[in-house]
Amino acid sequence: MADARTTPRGRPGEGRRTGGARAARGTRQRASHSLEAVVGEAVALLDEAGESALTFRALAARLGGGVGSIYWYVSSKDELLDLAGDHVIASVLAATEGRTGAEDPLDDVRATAVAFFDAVVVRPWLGARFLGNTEQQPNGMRLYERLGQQVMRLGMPPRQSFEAVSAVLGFVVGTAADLGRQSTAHGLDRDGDLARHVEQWRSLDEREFPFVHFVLGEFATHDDGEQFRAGLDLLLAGLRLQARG
Amino acid sequence: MADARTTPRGRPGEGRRTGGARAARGTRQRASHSLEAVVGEAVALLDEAGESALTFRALAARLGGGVGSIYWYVSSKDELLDLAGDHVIASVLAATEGRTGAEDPLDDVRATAVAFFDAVVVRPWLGARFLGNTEQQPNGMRLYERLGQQVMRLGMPPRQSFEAVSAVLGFVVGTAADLGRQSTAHGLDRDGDLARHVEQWRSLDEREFPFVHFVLGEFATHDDGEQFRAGLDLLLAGLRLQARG
DNA sequence: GTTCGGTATCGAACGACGTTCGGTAATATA
DNA sequence: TATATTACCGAACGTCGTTCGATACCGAAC
Repeated sequence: MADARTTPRGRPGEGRRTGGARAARGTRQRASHSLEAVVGEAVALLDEAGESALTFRALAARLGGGVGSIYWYVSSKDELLDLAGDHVIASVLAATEGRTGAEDPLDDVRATAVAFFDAVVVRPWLGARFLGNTEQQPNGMRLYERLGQQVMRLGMPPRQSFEAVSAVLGFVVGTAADLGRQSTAHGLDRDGDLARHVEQWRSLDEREFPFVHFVLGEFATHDDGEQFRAGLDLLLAGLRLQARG
Repeated sequence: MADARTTPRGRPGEGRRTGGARAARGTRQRASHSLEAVVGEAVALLDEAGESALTFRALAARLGGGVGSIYWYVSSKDELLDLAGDHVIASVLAATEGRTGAEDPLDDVRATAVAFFDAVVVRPWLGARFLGNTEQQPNGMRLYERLGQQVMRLGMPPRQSFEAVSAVLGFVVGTAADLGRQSTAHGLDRDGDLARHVEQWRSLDEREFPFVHFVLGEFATHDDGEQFRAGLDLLLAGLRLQARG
């Protein structure tokens, strides 16, 4: 019934200063923000302490202002998270710009996919949030388009091209979100966490779980990035096969 | 510092009745639950009205009891969601049991993957939650094992087998979570939502977004399930290639 | 039949959260 | 100087997950 995602009430003027020089005359001092400052601090808060740390009160304190002020730039927490996600994607996009143009289109696809994966895997909040939202945000669309342009070079019909890009993007986001949760979920005790996990696997009955024991050694020594790239290569190999056939 | 996921304080006796006959004598009536009832109603609540509808108060009302009682069976909302997820996976596992044994192992992998996808895509709450948690819950492990046993039949070394299963599971969960959000996010206006989405794509500049326009028609008429299966087939094709080489 | 300890339930209360709203200062416009 | 617009502020509201002491139920022990 009620429509989610209402439009914001207002937006700040464009020429606003970021917050440097402000004259405190006689009365209480006021902070001055900007949309970039709000989103930037939100991302910093998320990266430093995880999704649960992003609170309007905490963010306001960081900006040196009041809670209510944030609502002038953003209409809800949902929108703030969207903007934060889009902000990160924009930086990934900018960092990898102009690096396309290898003779093999799939090499370009791989490079973009890996860059995006690396950005998401260290940001659990991004992965969880971006599922299903990728194609609704401006920079998400740019990412989609960039992958698509490389796939177009394979010369497949629209349907197959569409499915290919969706598959790659789904795999990247999904796997990154998957692995991101495990690695940096609650702190930095990656090794201890993994060791405990391995122990749990080892304790499973070998007759009932033959496969788990078959790959136990690999699991204990695996690297998230390698695991991702191996899966991506499987997908790209299938894609190449289809492009030829 | 503080360890997440503490152990529950207590667990109910096994032989408890589900709640049928209870004699109200002179005083106020008391409800009697059971772990299965709690988890079952939680799943029902999630399926009917989405993740935001699962509230301890709403759940208590549904069970005809008080808020505090739920904590006798479950130590936190996080654990409740884990149990709910595991409960659904168990039913998928049961529904597809014994259907393995095709001559082609990859056909078995595909069948299991599709069944799991279908269960997740209609449950946005499951997809978002299961990222990174799949391998930490009993039935998640069973699912992992079942896929693994089929992959083992391909005769690849442990490392490749491990990577293959992780890739397939990552793709399934990721894509399902991805597509699940779009489809049933806020109601049943799937068509209207898609149409609005298509319009948004069409409004993008054709010179800047050639690929988007190239696949616009496919996007407008696409089916989530087909899209998933197409991507899965790409992945499995790559896997077959690797198994042979 | 009374006592007693484990089992199971209850709801008031707490603190944190997202969000709203009336108000106020600063700035631009006239 | 008067007025409108822009930007900001923080108390207050309602909801949420969670805690806690109180209370009932029950079979076993005495």
